[in-house]
Amino acid sequence: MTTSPTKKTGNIRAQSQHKILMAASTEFVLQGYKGATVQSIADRAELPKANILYYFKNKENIYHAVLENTLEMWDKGIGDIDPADGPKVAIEKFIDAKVRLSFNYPESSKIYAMEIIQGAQHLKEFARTYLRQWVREKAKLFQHWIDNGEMLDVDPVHLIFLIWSSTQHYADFETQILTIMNQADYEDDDVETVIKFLTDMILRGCGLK
Amino acid sequence: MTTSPTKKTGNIRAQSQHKILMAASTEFVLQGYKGATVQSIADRAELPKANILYYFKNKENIYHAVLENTLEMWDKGIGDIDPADGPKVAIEKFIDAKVRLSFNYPESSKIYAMEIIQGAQHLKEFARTYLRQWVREKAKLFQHWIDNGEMLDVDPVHLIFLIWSSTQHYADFETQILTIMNQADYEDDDVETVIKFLTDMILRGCGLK
DNA sequence: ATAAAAACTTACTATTTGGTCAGCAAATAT
DNA sequence: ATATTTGCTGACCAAATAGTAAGTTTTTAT
Repeated sequence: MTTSPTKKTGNIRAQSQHKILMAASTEFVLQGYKGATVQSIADRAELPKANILYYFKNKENIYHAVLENTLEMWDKGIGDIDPADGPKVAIEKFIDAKVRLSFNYPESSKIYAMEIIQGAQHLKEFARTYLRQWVREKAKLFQHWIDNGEMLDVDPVHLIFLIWSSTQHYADFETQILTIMNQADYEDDDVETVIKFLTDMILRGCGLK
Repeated sequence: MTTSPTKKTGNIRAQSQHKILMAASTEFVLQGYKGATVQSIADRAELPKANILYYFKNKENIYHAVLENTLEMWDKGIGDIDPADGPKVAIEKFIDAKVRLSFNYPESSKIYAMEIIQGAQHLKEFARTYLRQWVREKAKLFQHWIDNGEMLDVDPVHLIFLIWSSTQHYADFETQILTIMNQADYEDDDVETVIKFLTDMILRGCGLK
């Protein structure tokens, strides 16, 4: 009972911070930034309020940390589009990754969505630099394929918006979708159904089917 | 200088209430429900705070009124799908209406989106009854067309989700889209471009082009 | 002109909330 | 063993906020 297989120090810190960020994410989604109170985060994390403020100087810092998690998720989950794949496989992979991200981390998607809806106060910089760059790069790739006659002449930027919106919808509007479909939760099949539906529709839309 | 062409009574009331609801919509979008204070709504409406609470008993009532406006908009703007139109024209009209709604009343779309993201506390009933009914009805219509061989066999419910998500995206993610496209505001052309893009893509996706 | 109703305002209050602080407890290093 | 760092906590406070109460002014009806 001496040695534990986990790391030695900074462990409590890491665990507590993780617990807090999980609780905070949920609270921010359910109540919004202002509506989520430090106390409510503490209650959900099952820690005293003062303990929350011991690990994070203030509420805004918690929110920043949550946002960073979200962006990291986005970045990792989306992967990169491989030019060698060609348009069909590239779009297939892109949709697949995005749908799975939405179903696996709906809270991240929701927090991101709320932030953008409210004017992207904390993400202006991210959008202006990273995101704009990303879109331009990928759009150029699609444009090459279009010029090569490998796919129909559709606006690449709007194509990216279409894929983003249609995939994220299943995370952000989860509640509405489940209500309409009269389900309590998503099932494993749903992910595959959505991937197939969106892939088929969009590939045909691009003249790739 | 005696008679004014406007209605006689209840005019001040109507005007003030309208001013308040406009201001409140903006505040709710920018700050969320909890973040929007009665004072901030008052400031934006250029009325004293107590005047706001004279017309609306409390903050929640303001929010309810804003939500009702939003739902009314949705209902009117979307119109109805005419079975006589056939799938092609029906989808064209549907997309057209939805995109114009998004560009003309982005705030309504945003408030609706935030409400759903946060769990649809105030819209559960609306979704369970009206919306579910609406989707089933329209889905049945599409299914008829599919069974008749008038369009490809795509899941009608997911098709509706696709149209909703892709069109609303231009309202809800306005900030992000404008940043990426490096524009300050949408222009008239943008609406037409989006309508054409989405109509083309989705019609092709349904085998209607 | 006058009465009644609607519109508006000022001052106040109870509660909530983010954040601090001073001290205690446990873990870790020497 | 002892010192030091890290983790933890209860009590407290100033500011913000939703809502009220009690009045005044303006508009409308008669």
